[in-house]
Amino acid sequence: MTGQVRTVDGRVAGRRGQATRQKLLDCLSEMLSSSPYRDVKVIDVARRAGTSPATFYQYFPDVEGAVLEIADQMAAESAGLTELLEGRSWTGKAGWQTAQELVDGFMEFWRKNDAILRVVDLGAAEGDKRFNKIRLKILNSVTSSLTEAISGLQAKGRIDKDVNPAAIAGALVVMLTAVASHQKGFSTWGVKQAELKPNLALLVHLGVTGKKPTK
Amino acid sequence: MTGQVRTVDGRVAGRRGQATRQKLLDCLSEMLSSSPYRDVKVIDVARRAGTSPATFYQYFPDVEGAVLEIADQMAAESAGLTELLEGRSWTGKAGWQTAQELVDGFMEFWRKNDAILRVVDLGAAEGDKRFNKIRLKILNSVTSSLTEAISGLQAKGRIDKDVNPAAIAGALVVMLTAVASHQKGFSTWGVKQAELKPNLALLVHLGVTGKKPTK
DNA sequence: TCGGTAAGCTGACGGCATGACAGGACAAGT
DNA sequence: ACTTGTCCTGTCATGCCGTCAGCTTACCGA
Repeated sequence: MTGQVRTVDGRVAGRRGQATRQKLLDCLSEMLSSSPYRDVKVIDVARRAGTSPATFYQYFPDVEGAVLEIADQMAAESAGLTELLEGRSWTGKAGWQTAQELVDGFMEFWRKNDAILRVVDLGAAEGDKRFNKIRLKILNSVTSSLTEAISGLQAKGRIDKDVNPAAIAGALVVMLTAVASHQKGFSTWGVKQAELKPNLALLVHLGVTGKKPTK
Repeated sequence: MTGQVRTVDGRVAGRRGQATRQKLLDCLSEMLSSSPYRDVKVIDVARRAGTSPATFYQYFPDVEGAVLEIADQMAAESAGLTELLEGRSWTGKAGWQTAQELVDGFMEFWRKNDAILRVVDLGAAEGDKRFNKIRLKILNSVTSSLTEAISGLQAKGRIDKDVNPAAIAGALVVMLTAVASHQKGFSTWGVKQAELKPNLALLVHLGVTGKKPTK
C-alpha cells in the first residue's frame, strides 16, 4: 500500500529509526499545541525529542513536511467520522438526534486535533494543494454523506429543487469546523459551550431538512 | 484620539517616517498574499520596500507586530459592514434580499482582505488575545446586528424560546468567514461560486427566521 | 544664513536556525 | 571478532534575526 518509510536520502528506516521518527512527530504535535506555528523551529522539536536537528532533517525535509505527515495520520483517523452519518435518519425525532450527534462527534474530533487542524486550514487557505487535499479528505467523510442525505430528501420533493445539496452540506460542515476553531470568540459573545451545541444542531437540521426539528 | 505614531524607541514619526512605515505595511500585505505566512521574513519585506531590515525594526517589533497594524486598519474599515444589516427587514421578500446582500457584502469584504484575515484567524485560533480582539471587532459589526434581529423575531414569538440568538448569529457569521476562506474546497466539490451564494443566503435566512425565504 | 535638534536610515555585528556532510556508534548476523 | 547496514551527531557554511552606534537629512528658530 504505502511504500516503506524512508529517510530523506532514500534509506529504508528500521525499527529504531521509525521510533525516532515517530517521537519527532509527537514532539512536533505538542509544540504546535503550545506555541504559534510561525515560531515552531526544528531545533526546538529536536531538543524536546532528545535528539539533534540533523536527525530531524534525516526524516523530514522541513517543519512543513513533518506537519503534512501528522496531518496524514489524522486524516486516516477521520474515516471514523462517517459513522456519525451512516444509516441515520433525518426525519422526526431521529433527525434531531442525528443532527446532535453529528455536531457532537465532529466538534469533538476537531477539538482533539485542533492544533494540527489549524495549520492544515492555514495551508489550505494559502492555496497549498497538499494541505487542501488532506483537508478535503477529512471533510469529505462527512460532507459526502450529508450531500446524499440532502439529495435524498430533495428527490422526495421535500426540499426545493434549486437547492444545491453539495453547497449546503459543505457550508454546514465548514461552519462546524470554524465554530470549533473559534470557541473562544463565542464565550466572549456570552455563549457557553453547552448552549452552543444545540443551536448548531438546529442550524444543521434546518439546513439539511429545511424544517425545524421535532424534539 | 489615538496618540501620535511612534517608532519603537519612542520618537514621533514625521511625514517621511510615516510614509516609510506605510510602505513597509503595504509591502508586507503584498507578501502575505503571495507567500505563506510562515515564510514571510523581515528582510524580504524590507528589500521589497527598498529599505533595510533595521528600518523595519524601527517601526515594528517584529512581523507579527506589523501584521497587527494592518489588521487594525482593516478592522476600522470593517465598520462599513454594519450597513449590510442596519434597518433591514427579515420578513417576506425583503428578508430574502437582506440575506442575499449580507452574504454578498460579507464575502466580498473577506475576499478583498483574505491574506490578512487568514493570519488574524490563525492568531485568534492559537489563542492570541490581540488577534482575537481584532477578529471580534470585525465580526461584531455583523454579529450584534444579526443577534438583535433574531432576538426581535423571538420576542414576537416567531422563533422558539430555547434558541440562543447570539449562538445562531455567531455560527452563521463564522460560517460565512470559513466559506470565504475556503472557496477552493467548494469548487472541488463541484460547487461554483455563483451557486454558492444563494445557498448561503438560504442558510442565513433559515437560521435567522427559522423559515424558508419567499423569493 | 546658519547652527541646533530631532527624525530617519543603514552598516555592521553577535547570535541563532538552517541544511548538508562525513564519520562514529550501534545492532545483527556470520 | 568482523562485517554490514542502520542510525545518530559534530561540524560547518550560509543566511536571517534583532540591536546599536553613527551618519545623513529635514525642520526650525535666531
